[in-house]
Amino acid sequence: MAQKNRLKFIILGLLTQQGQTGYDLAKSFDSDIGEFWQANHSQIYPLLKKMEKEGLITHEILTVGQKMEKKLYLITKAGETLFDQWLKEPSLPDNSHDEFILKLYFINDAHSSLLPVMLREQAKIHHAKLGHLEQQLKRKFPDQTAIDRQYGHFLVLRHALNRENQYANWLDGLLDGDDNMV
Amino acid sequence: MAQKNRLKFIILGLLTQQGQTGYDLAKSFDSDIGEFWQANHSQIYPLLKKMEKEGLITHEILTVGQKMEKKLYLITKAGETLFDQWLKEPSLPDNSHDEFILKLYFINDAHSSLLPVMLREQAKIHHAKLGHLEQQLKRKFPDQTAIDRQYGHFLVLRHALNRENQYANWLDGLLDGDDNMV
DNA sequence: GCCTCCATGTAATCCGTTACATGATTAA
DNA sequence: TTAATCATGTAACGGATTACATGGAGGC
Repeated sequence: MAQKNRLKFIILGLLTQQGQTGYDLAKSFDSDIGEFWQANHSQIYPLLKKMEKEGLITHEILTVGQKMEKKLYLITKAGETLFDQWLKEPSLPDNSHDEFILKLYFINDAHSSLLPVMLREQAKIHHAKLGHLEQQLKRKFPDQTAIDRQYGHFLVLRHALNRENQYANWLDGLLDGDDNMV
Repeated sequence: MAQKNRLKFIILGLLTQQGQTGYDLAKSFDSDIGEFWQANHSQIYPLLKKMEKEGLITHEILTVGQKMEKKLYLITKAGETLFDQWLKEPSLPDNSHDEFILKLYFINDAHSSLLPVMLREQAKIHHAKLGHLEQQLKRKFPDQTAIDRQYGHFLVLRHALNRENQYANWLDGLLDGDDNMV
C-alpha cells in the first residue's frame, strides 16, 4: 500500500518487550499481533538491516549448537525515543479495505438473487471469526493478572470481538429481512 | 499492499452504471465510493490502458470545445462477465489496518498517562466521522426511492455508520472508566 | 486576462506478497 | 535417518502514493 512504514514501529514495539531474532519477530505475526496485522520474514529481515543502519536497533550474535548463528536484535535509545514519539502522534483511521463491502456497494437491486448468498457466506465467516476471538480472549486473558500485564492487548482483542459481534449481527439482521436493523 | 487488483473491479463496477472518463472515475473517489476506498488518477489512467488491452473496456474519443479530447471509457461484454464473476466469488475480510489499535496494543499499563489522551483524540475523530456519515446518509438517501435505486450503497453507508457508532461508544465507555463495557 | 476546474499522462519511490534459495538443529 | 522446525537471506513483481508535467475550457 505504500504505507507509512508501520511495520517499523511494530518491530520497535515488540523489541521494547525483549530482544528477539528476526525469526521470533516473524513468528509473532502467527499469533498475538497476527490477529490484526500481517508481515512476512521476507519483509522483516531487510527492514531489520535498514533499521540498524538508522541506529534504531542493534544486534548481538548468538551461537546455537555447533555452528548456527542467530542475531538477537535489541532496541536502542534512539529506537525507544522514536517509538514513544509514534505512540504520541495522532493516528487517522484507514478506510478499511473490506472486499465484501465493496461488492455490496455495486448491488443496486434489493431483490438481487446474489444478495442472500453473499450475506449468508459473509455471516458464516464473521461468526467463525467471532468464535475464534472469543476463544483467544479466554485463552490469553483467563484472569485479572493477565489483563493487568497486557492491558492494551486485552482492549484490542475486546475491540475486535465487539466489531465482529456487531458485524455478524448486522448480517443476521439483513438475512432476517429486518430492513431497518441498526 | 500488493493487493488483488480490486481497483480493476471498482472501475468495472463504475462503468456498468455508465460510460465515464478517467477523470470522472478519479472523481468518484472524492465522494460516494471514496467513503471507503481510495485511488488517485495516477493509478487510474495506466490501469485503464491495461484493462483496454485485456479487452475489458473500450473507449471513444469525445471532442470538447475547439481541440480538447477526452476518452469516454465503456465496459465490454468480457468486462461485464468478469465483474459478475468477481461479485459471485467469496471475499475474505482483510485485517483492518487501524493504526490506533496498533498503538493501543503496545500500551501494557492500564494506568498509562498516554491512554486517556489517545482515547480522547480517537473518540473525537470517530464522533466526527459518525456525524459525517449521518449527514451523508441523509443527503444521499432522503427517501425510499433513493434506497431502491442504490440499495447496496445504502447498506454500505449504514454499515459504516453502525461501525463508527459502535467504535465511538466503545471509546466513550473506556473514557468513562467503564471497564467491562461491551 | 486570470483563475479554477477539466483532462491526461509519466516517474520515482515505497510497501507488501510470493517465490526462490540455503543450511543447521532437534526430537521422534 | 528423516521430518519438522529454526534461522536467514534475495529476487521478481505488483500495487499505491507523491511528485512532476502539460495544456484546454469556461466563467468572471
